[in-house]
Amino acid sequence: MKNLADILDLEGAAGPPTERMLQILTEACRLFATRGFDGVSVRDIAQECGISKATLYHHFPDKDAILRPLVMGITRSLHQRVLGAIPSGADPAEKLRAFLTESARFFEDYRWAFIVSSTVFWTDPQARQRRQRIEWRDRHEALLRGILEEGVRSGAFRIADIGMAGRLVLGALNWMPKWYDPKGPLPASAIAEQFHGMLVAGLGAKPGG
Amino acid sequence: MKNLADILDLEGAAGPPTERMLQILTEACRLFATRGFDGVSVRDIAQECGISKATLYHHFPDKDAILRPLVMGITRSLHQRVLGAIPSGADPAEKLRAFLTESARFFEDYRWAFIVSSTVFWTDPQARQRRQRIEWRDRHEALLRGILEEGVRSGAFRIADIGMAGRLVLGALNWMPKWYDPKGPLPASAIAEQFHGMLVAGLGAKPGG
DNA sequence: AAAACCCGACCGATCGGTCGGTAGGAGGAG
DNA sequence: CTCCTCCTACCGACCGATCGGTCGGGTTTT
Repeated sequence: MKNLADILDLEGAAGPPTERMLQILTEACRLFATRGFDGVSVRDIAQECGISKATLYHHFPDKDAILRPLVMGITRSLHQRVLGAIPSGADPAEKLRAFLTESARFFEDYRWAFIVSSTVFWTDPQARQRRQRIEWRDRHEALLRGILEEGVRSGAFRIADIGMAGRLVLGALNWMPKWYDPKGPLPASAIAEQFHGMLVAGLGAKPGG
Repeated sequence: MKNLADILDLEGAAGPPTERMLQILTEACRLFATRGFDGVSVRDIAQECGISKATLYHHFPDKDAILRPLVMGITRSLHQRVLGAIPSGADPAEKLRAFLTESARFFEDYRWAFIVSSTVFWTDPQARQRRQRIEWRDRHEALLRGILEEGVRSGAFRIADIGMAGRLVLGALNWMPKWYDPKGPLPASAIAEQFHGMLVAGLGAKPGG
């Protein structure tokens, strides 16, 4: 797990987060990922950090303020990082590979936060910050669709429905947290590499193969 | 939504569930799916059913007893139904199509329960019933792997890693609940059909196409 | 001394769950 | 027919525990 501070979205924060704030966010993130937002009490988080609940509330105004930077930050950072990892001059298949492998690397670096973000997404009662998050997600999906469209135009891909193909790709990717074992033999990026191969070539044996 | 009673797993129940029990399970299922198990109080469920909380506890011993038949029933029924829908004599590609489309139809029939099952799966603290559910899930995954292996043997499929291919297929399928709109233009089975086409043929344009 | 950090104790609200008791239909006895 | 009993479904009120959040005051750092 890389440094969580790199991806947090502190919004109205005055400066960079303190050590204590980072500790709280890190522990809370892990707990939220394994037991869900409602399944974790503020007392649990404080205890895991070795501080009192009152102290936790000295650093964060309320429970939502712990969740927000995680979820918002992940959604934004994933898009920005994947966007930056796609080689501009490459052919579409190569771009798709970069999309998949960089997403996997990001997932590997920030696994807990990634899980929190994807599970909280649709159970979240907060409609206000929801819109902002959906904007980043839409931008991310548009990035993938752009790659696929470019492939269709260049003749590299043959796709009937771009949106459907995008959902296929994202489904395979977003389902990874449910079964991926960080102690397993393959790093996430290698798995994404395999996914890329199967997605582009298909599972069916070609006549010319 | 088909009749929920067809898929419930009542375990030690004396007879078929009463109307009231079905109502409670149906309303609870919808609430669990939209707000999560911990996000729904027993009072919420009772109110949605137009009864008092005490009455709800007359029909169910505790909150877990409402969740259990839903989650266990879905996991078991999905496998049994998909298993029964796969034509024994057909070629592997056709079997894979049946696997995908029947899964989609099941999801369409029992959408809320399907969502509850997939979200609760890994946040569930109950280890006892967890094992039984995992057995059904493993059986389901083995069914898919069997189809893929048969395809590789017959030469219909060319797959490097069966397990990885299975996760690719299940990922695309299990991610559907997150974006599928029942009021949308396409039924879930048609979407599964498209997925099947893309998965087998691949997104890349063939040389001979 | 000022500011940042920390804590024990407490708050009202809500949680899952229990209690004693009621309304009403079924059924047997007189 | 009436009377009594039993049973199921139902409810208002309540329980201890825990929830998110607050408060006044203590300690440490600058």
